[in-house]
Amino acid sequence: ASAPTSSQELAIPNDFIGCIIGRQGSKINEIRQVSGAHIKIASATDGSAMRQVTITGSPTSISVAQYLINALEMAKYTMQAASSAATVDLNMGFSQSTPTASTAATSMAVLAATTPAPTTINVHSPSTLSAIQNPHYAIPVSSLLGMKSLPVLAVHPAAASSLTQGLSPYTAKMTTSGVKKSERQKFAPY
DNA sequence: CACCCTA
Repeated sequence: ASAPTSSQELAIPNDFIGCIIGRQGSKINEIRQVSGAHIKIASATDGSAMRQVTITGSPTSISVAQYLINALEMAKYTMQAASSAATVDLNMGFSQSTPTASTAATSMAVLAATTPAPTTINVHSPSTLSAIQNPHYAIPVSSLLGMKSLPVLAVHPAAASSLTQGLSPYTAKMTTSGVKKSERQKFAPY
């Protein structure tokens, strides 16, 4: 108990758990490594189409893990919304959640870009840790749900400018229709 | 579209 670890549990629908785990667990393992948190996904809950996910680690690790999971979840949610956009249109506020999703996905790339090694994300890299575990901002879980802009973006103005370039084609394509297949791969770079 | 990992 030398490390200030805590734990957080959240329920993920069965439809989303596949996206979060990824093929052969590639995505969840990536999340485990980049967040430094222990993530346990229980077997399918009988009766409720939910998988119990337990995240254990430092508060920061938990925040990062939850952020990544939320980003993937939101990406899938946006995709499903686009499928049934003919019925629900954008009145549910997806016009706001959509750019947030792209920001979240790109933030992962920012975290990855912070590491010197392009192949695998090294959690023990000092540069990565200083970026994630900066004591100046403790990421409250509540802000993750309301994700407006990630503090990381404020710390990396250069990265933010490159983000703007990457977001431009997104905004251009978000014309209520025509959002179907190729876009979702950009949402899930893992 | 599904992806099923690790304790």
